[in-house]
Amino acid sequence: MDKNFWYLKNCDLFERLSQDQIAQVERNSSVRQFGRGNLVYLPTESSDSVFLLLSGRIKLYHITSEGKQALLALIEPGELFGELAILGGGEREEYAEAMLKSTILRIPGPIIQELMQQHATVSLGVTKLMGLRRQRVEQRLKSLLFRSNRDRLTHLLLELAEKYGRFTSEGVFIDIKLSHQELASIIGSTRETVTVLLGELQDERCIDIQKRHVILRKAQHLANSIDFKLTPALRSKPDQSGEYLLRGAEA
Amino acid sequence: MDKNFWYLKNCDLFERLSQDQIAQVERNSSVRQFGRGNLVYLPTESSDSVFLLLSGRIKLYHITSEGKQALLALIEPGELFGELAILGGGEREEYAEAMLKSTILRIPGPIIQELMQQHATVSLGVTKLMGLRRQRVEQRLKSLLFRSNRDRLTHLLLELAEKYGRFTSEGVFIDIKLSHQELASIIGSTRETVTVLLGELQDERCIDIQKRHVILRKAQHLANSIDFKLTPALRSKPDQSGEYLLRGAEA
DNA sequence: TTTGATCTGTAAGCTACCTCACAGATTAAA
DNA sequence: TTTAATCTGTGAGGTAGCTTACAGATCAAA
Repeated sequence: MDKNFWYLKNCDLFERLSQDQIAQVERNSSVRQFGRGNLVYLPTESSDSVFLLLSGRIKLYHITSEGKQALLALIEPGELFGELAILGGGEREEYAEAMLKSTILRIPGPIIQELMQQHATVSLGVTKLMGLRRQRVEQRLKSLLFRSNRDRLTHLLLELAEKYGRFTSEGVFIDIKLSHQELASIIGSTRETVTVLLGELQDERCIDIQKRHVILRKAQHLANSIDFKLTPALRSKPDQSGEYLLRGAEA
Repeated sequence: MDKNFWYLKNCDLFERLSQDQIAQVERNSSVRQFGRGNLVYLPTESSDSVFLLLSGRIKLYHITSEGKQALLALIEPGELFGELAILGGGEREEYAEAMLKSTILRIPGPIIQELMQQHATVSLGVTKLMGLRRQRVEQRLKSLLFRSNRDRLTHLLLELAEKYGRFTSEGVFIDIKLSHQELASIIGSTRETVTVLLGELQDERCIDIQKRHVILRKAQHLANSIDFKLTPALRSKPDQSGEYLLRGAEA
């Protein structure tokens, strides 16, 4: 098969497709590059395509009326985004911005729709994708309602650990660089508050920060404090090699 | 066709099915009644079925570690719920409780899955359902991040107006009875705060409360204050007859 | 290496909101 | 109709977290 399009095979959603079908997606899709900080799309843009991230990292966010950024999701390679278009949707409602240099495959909505019609597995795959994302958002909603900023931040760090965590001798190293401002925009707080809270967590030896990376020293303890169900992977002792934990890739 | 199963025809998801297919769903499903306050399912229950609400009203909620109720969704007749089961899911994560006397059709997960395999429209329907719910949750997430309780409450009232609103000479009458406690559990606040805020809105002549029903007197004004896009239906003058607005039923 | 830009740390002051406490109003049950 | 249960209204007191303001650190570009 065409070596340029290995990524379609790599994506869960498409791996079961035939050569012909992959070829058809290829023919109608286009690859583009985006530098750090570039916008892939913005709100009010009409949504006639879906995107597949091939490499890099994308953040989806919303800007509130007071100009604050509300971070909705982080997209990793192999994940689909902008999938509202599949529902024949109208306008997009958020910004999609490259956090790193990224390459993206743009797939026209009708192509996906046709595939869904023909291939039950694709259809089911998309449904699962939607369902999982919804579960995730609902999870986040619950973690925001009634909780203090400290607990929200703790919750967030644990989620990040599950997605980007890697064991080291010192604890779970979270392999993604997010500024305090970005963390705040996820939990709905302010930059200053996040700075203070991270300071507190450090004083309590729950976490450690090195070169702007967070390391969880007492993951289990943090999880207990907010009634968070730690995945088995994170429960194990930090005596493993430096292997990455399973990422929560969904697409 | 069997008159007992008119409701399957009434549900968007199934209306396109053939007689045979409907009959098959019938055979494998069961109808049950629930009184006000009864639980349809609870968390940790394994989820092997999907539910279709035939009449009544269901609320889905989560209980936080401190025992507070976080309301996740209100389900109206014709809507599907507990649809996590479709994803072959594990345990349920929330409570489903009847707010009114309700009748419910319980459909085994495998039956739905089979239908999705065979019928592209069902598959697409479920995908849309998931997508719409996700959009709704995301919307709610945005409305919670960074906003004051007053703005959250305003936002909530406008959403309720879109779903349960009916025009009267005095404004948009919201035809659902929710206690202050319930309102609080949706916006993540306390009962007392909601009481006070509703009082303020009344003093400002933005709303009116009669027999524990809210009436929006200045829907447009409220919408402007929080940058909410009012649907055309709610924008029109309150000079119509007492017709219900279109409900946001989705299933 | 210098410069500018973007991050991080800290602190004072203020206010929205939570907690607790109680009283009166409504609704449901007996 | 009486009684019990559940809602609604209000107020005092405390605090988490926002705002504003500034200084030093770290990073990217030239």
